[in-house]
Parts: sequence; C-alpha cells; structure tokens
Amino acid sequence: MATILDVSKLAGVNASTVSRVLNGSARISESTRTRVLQAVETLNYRPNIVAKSLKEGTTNCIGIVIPKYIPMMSMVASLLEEIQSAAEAHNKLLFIAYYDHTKDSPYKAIERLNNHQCEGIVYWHNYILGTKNNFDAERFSKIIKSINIPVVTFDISIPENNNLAVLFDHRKTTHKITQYLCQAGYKNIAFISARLTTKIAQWRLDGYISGLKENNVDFNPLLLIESDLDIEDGYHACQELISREINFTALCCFNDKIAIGAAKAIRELIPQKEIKIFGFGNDPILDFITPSISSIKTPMKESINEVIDLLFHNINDKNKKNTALLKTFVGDLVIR
Amino acid sequence: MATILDVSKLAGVNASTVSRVLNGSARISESTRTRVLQAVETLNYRPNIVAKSLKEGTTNCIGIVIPKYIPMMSMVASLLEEIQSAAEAHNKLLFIAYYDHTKDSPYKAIERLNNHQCEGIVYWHNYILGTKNNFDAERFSKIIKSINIPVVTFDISIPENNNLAVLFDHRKTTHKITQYLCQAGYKNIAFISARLTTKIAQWRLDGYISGLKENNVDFNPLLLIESDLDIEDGYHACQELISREINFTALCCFNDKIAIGAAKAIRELIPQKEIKIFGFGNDPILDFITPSISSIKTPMKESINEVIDLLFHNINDKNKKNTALLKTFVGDLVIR
DNA sequence: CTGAAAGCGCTTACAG
DNA sequence: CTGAAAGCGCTTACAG
Repeated sequence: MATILDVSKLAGVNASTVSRVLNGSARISESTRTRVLQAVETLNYRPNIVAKSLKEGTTNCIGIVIPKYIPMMSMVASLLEEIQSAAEAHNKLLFIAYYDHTKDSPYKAIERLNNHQCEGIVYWHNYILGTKNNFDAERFSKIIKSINIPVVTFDISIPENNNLAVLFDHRKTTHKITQYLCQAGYKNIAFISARLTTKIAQWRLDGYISGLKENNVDFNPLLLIESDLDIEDGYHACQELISREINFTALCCFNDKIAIGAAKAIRELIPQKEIKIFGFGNDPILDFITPSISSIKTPMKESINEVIDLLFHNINDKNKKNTALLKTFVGDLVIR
Repeated sequence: MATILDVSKLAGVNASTVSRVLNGSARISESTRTRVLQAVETLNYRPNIVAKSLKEGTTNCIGIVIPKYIPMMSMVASLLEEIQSAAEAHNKLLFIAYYDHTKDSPYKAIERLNNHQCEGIVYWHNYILGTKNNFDAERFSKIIKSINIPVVTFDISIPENNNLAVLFDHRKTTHKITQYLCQAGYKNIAFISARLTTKIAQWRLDGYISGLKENNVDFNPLLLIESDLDIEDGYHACQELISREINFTALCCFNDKIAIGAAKAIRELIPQKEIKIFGFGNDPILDFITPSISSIKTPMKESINEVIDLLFHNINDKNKKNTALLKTFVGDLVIR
C-alpha cells in the first residue's frame, strides 16, 4: 500500500502538504492540489486510518456488546442496523463483540473493545444470560469506571455509571396485561414465566401478581409455571399447565416463542376452549399463528434511538453532566 | 490513559522492557517482571492497540459486509455469531458494515473496512438488493483487487477474486423440490417466485422448470407468479394464484415468509384442499404453522464455517494459491 | 537480561 | 501557501 510519503514524492511536495490537501485543512494553491490529487489517483492511495487514529487520539470506532442466544433474533438485527446507521452517519465504524454464559465473558468483551480504543460502547444486557454467567454489577461498574469512554447500558442500569442507560419496565409490562385481562372479565389467568432465578422473571411475576391484586383477583400458584424460553419449552409448559386441570381462560407468556409453543399445545389438547393468549415482543409472525396470540410491542425503534442519542451525546460531551440520563420504556398491548 | 512510558517510569525501567514483559517476547529477570507488572496494576495500564497495530502492521481486525433488509433475520444472527466466534478464537475483533439499495453502498462499505486496515473481509451478497443498487461485479472486483486483503464472498462468486467464495446452488434447490413433488405424484405445481429481474429468481425458476421437464410435466405459465418477499406479499400472491382457478395441488415458494403468507391464504380461501407447500430456509417457526409447510434447510453452519476457513486461511497465507476455492452448497428437503 | 534508538504513517504547531 | 520537525504509543533489531 502506498503511503503519504510515496504520494508526496510523486507530487514533488512535502507529506504535510498532501495531508492538508486530503483533509482540506488549509488553503492550497490550485496547481499543487492538482498534482497531489493526481499522485493520489495514480498510486491509488488511501490514508492509513490506524496511523491517523494514533496521531489524532480518536479512532472513529464505537463498539457494541451483544448477548448470544437472544430469544428475539429480529431484535439483534434491528439493533445492529440502527446503531450501524447512526455510527455511519457520525462517520464511525462499528465493532461488535458477543458475550455468553461463561463467567468473564461480558467484562472481557468490554475490555477488548476498550483496548481497541473505541470511543463509546453500547452494552446490551440479558438477564437470563446474566444469571448463568453470574453477572456482577459491581465488577461491571468498576470496569466501566476504569475505562475512560461512555458505556450506555441497554436493559440494565448501573448507578455508578451515571445511570447512562435505556430500560424497559418489565414490571409494568405484565401489569398491563393482567390489568387488561381482568377488566375484560378474565379471572383464571395462567402465567408461563421464565426461570424465577432471574431478576427479569421476578419483575414480570411481580407485575402479574400486582395487576391481579388491583383487580381483586387472588393469585393462584397453580396457575404459575416456570419454563425455558424456546417454542418447545412453551409447548411443554402449557401441556403441564393443562394437565393441572384448573381451567384457565387466559394465558400470559414470558415471550412470543413460549406463547407460540403454548398455542400449539392448546390447539392440540383443548381446541374447544377459547383461551386468550399473550406473548411478549410482538413478533410479526404472530399474525399468522392460530389460535391468535396477543402481545406486547416493545418500542425498539424509540429505545434504540435513545441509546444512540445517549451514546453520541456522551462521546462528544467530555464533561458528562450528571443529569437524568435514565430512560425507561414500556410496551404497548397489541390485541389479536 | 496511562501509556507504556508511564509504566516504565514507575517501574524504573525502559519502555522496551515493559513491552517485553507484556508480550513475553524475551527473558526478563523475575524482579523486573514483578516491578513492571506491579506498575501496570497500579496504573491500570492497557496497551494502546492502535499504536501497536501501526507498529506491527497488523490490526487484528476483520470486517463483514452485510446487506440490510435480509429476508431471513436468523441468518444474520447466526452468521454474525459464528464469524465473531471464529474471529475471537483467532484473537481478532469484528467490524460490521451494512450496505443497502443505494448505488455506491456495497463498494463504500468495503473501502471503509479496508481503510481501517482490516486484515480480511467477508462480503455477503444479496441478489435482491444487488438488483436495486445495480451491483456491478466488474467495479466490485476492481476494488477487491486494489485493496490488498482477502475478501471472501458469500452467495456470489467473482472470478477475478480467485473465486474466493462460498455459494448456494439455487438452481438445484428448486430442482430438488419439483423433482420430489413430481415423483410424489403432484402435477400442478404452482410457484411463487421473487421478481424475475433478479438472477437468483431466474436460477430458481430454471430449477423449477427443468425439474418439471425431467418428469415430463409441462410448464404452465399460469402457475407462476412473481412476488415480493414478505409474509403479506406471499399472502397476496397466493390469493391471486387461487383466483386464477387452475387447481394447483402443490406450491413452491421463494422463501419461508412467502410460504407462511401463502399458507394463510390457503387456510382462509380453500381450506378444503390439501396443498403441499414448500418454503425456503426452514425457519424453526414452520413447525408451528398450519397448514404444514415443507422447506429447504440451507447448510448455514457448514457454509459459514467454510467462509471462515477460507478467510483465515487467506489472511495467514500471503501467497494465495490459485487452487479451487469455490465451495458450493445445496440445501436439503425437510418434509412436513 | 536490559537500554537507547529508530520507525510504523500520519497530523499539526511553528516558521517563513 | 508550503516545508521541516516533532510526536502519537508502541515494538524490535542492535548493542552491550
């Protein structure tokens, strides 16, 4: 690859002049400019961004840390597309790092990105994975503090990180659902929860129970069942629920996949019953599933935009103000 | 951020010694090693990889270029996860860049990655987008040649790029389906195709027709319809097909989404008929759709592994041998 | 085993 | 308007 020196020699000028022509950072006589551009063309010269970065102390890169095995694939895709668009608009390139169930995985991902001199990082938390890898908020915030770039956390808030975070109110989510169901006259509302070892499942359960309570419906533990997160898991959980013979008339599921599995079990085992099913995520596929599945539409687009805003605002503003940075989103009911 | 000089001062040694301790590139006396590591710890020093890259002429980064609006979201997710794992295993970080329907988008994506000194690039082609942005193979191969790093192309082959590519045989795909259907006794096999302006649609159509021919079934143009790629599009295309009243008994669809939409139309409009439906991609959701949809399972895992092999093999081997690098995959039928 | 020096490819004050 | 020099933070031959 040609360097700036090669170009300068060919054009018969100093390297600094080439730099200035290419960056438009000074007035250059028309004749030298032409000669320089000519030489650039001939040599097919492209500036080495690594050298540029070292000199300027800025890499024009941002990073995103993503959990593996996300239940909603489409979320990853849209998050990535949005963040990448935003990055490109700011003329930055996007690094991507995954973390998984292994112990040090989330911290290492952040450190790798930081070592590559990213200017900012988005960390997407996943409570399910976080339970498996023993996510340690203290260790996490220590790392965030030790590196010197903004880290926006998605779906988790770290107080020591100035609450630079975008959250979903998981409690309100299920609360909205039971509220809706109770007011529509449903009383026996079953709930297929995620494993209750996870915070997120606990919050959702809390919303479910408090929604019932507000409508004077007693919580019946027999209507509650824990499940893993895939379609098959929902299918089996619902089978089990049905076998308890408590005659539920509505069913709230932790996510759309579980709901799809549950719908299948209902279709096969108790097709004569009309059961109102709720999922979470509002996967477009739901329009094509029988029996119908209502869902919660998470404001992905808005929340992602918020993440992006927070990130770039904090990259540009070195003097981070301690204002309220935390943004919380709730989903909307989509009834089918 | 602390630099290597800060560390060396604190430890009372030369910067080169710090470098050697950290890289294990020479024998160091136990006492200096301890002092250096101590200083590293105290200052929370992390080497600046940008400086290291400039010096070593290697950035430990690879890049991937992905089309926006992929029909199969889960493919993006798995491709990214696999490539990222491989990258991490090779101790490399992954850049991601998207291209879209705008004219210069794919070339620019590659150039951006190259300017950031990636050591290798994976380019994932999409024929549908390629039609919209007037993908120009000549321009593309010119760029690939002008940059000096290996570019592995996925789902397209560029001869001037040493055919460093992983392909799907789209023709064989539909050929397999019609072959199967004909031998199972189906004669009126409808086909919801993608827009025939795209190469990929033409290949699939070719496979469809030749499969029929081999089984002495005449191609009936009334059984063919063009469609866009989403669920709704499949729904409408199938409606139209049904309104033609040609009594098709089997239906081959360009992808799973179209098939899902078509299945809905069939469920609603002609529920009494038993129609054998085929999609493409074998989305796991198909197990939960009525009426059943068979599909083609693309060997994603294997093909991605092949991409990764080609990429890292060519990053490490500077003297690219002109051996057969092209790998072609065909999908398998999954009957439901 | 360790230090001093040179250099990776840029940019940018400083001169003129 | 342009050049010469210094320096970003590393690594690595070269000495000793």
